[in-house]
Amino acid sequence: MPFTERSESTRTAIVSTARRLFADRGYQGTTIRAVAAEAGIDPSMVMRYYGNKEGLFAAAVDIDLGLPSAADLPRDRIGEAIAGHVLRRWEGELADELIILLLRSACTNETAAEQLRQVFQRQVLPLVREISGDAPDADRRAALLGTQVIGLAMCRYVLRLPSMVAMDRPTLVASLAPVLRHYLLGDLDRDLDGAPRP
Amino acid sequence: MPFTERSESTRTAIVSTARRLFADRGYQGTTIRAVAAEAGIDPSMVMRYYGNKEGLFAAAVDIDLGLPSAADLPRDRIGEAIAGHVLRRWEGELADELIILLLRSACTNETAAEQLRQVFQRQVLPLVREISGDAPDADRRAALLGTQVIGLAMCRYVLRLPSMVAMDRPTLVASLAPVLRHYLLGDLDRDLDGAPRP
DNA sequence: CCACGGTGTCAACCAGCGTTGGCCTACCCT
DNA sequence: AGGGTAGGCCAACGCTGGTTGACACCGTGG
Repeated sequence: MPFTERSESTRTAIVSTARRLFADRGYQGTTIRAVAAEAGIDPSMVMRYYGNKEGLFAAAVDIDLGLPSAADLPRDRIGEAIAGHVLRRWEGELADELIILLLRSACTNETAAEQLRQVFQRQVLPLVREISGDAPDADRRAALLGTQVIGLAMCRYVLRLPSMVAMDRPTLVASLAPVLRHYLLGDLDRDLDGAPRP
Repeated sequence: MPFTERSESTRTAIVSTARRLFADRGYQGTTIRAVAAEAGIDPSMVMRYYGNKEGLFAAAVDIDLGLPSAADLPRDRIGEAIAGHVLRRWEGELADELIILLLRSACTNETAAEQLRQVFQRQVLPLVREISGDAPDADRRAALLGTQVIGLAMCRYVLRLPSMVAMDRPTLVASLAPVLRHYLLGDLDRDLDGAPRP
């Protein structure tokens, strides 16, 4: 292997191992020593390349949800589209354990929590604004959508509630789609099953 | 202070401090030394009374959601009732930071995750079964309800998404009630805003 | 060929952690 | 009154983790 490329290869070995361990064990549960050991290199290399543990974490967690733009979403099946995208991103073809890692870590690590807030602010909120046609309650809609999606991730991937793990993907998409659609486009002051509020 | 009561008072001092710190910093982020220091006693007392850190955690996290029975819930406003109960339990009159603590800790601590699964299994699932009249899809309904409620807790109390923190309680109840009602009693294969699925 | 810069290793430091055992002290019981 | 017991504190151990610095290695460029 050429000399100049060796650095790059160990860099990626470190960061990809770090992603896995952070995802498995959270921020505090992951040790630099463990990352180095599993990557087959010395702990001091981690320090050299990433400065400190926070630096490694920041390098490992660089999230792009890869959300489509509003124009590419079928308006009449928007719930299915969002739910499908989300699940593809977590357990399907585009699977990226980074997002779950970030969620896990954000529970006990303020840096991670802030990073997650940024992801929401910069990627989710704009999309919801676009979808809802810059409705004045777009913030509220985005927040509600966030609760449902994050709750799904928590129950299925982090807590692994048996009832949640047992559901297959299509059923999940079908179950969540109406709610997501409701949060995005529905009448928030009306019942979801057709009956108007008293 | 009488001799025999002194023990009890430091016991409760320890465990209540532990609750707060665990809630703030998670399992690994909380140190016995810190608990002892904030409680104004010696770390070794914690060991004497609770054996070890796991024991302290178990003592600190003993959750009773205090869910009402199905008979006491108004069927036509079941969503509002559940949402209201949940929020009262977290930030209202019955506020109990233990639940949030457990949720936070469960992200990185398998013991806590298991405990949370038990809470779901033993307290949430039976109620949902009762409400849904032992419907065959009660598990699915309970799981979906779980995602929404846990997602709410995560976004509002753990991640503190600004859009979520900003909403007042009545608005929150009104926004969530239709979805909760839908998961409990609605037609899961039908859109929430009145339009039947194609 | 040989110095130089970047790659990698080794050993150690230092702080913080959970945990332990010994000790003092204050109370209760006889 | 006095001995036993339980509450409480102190100092220390062993360990692990992040971090550091010195040193060996290897290509490349002069």
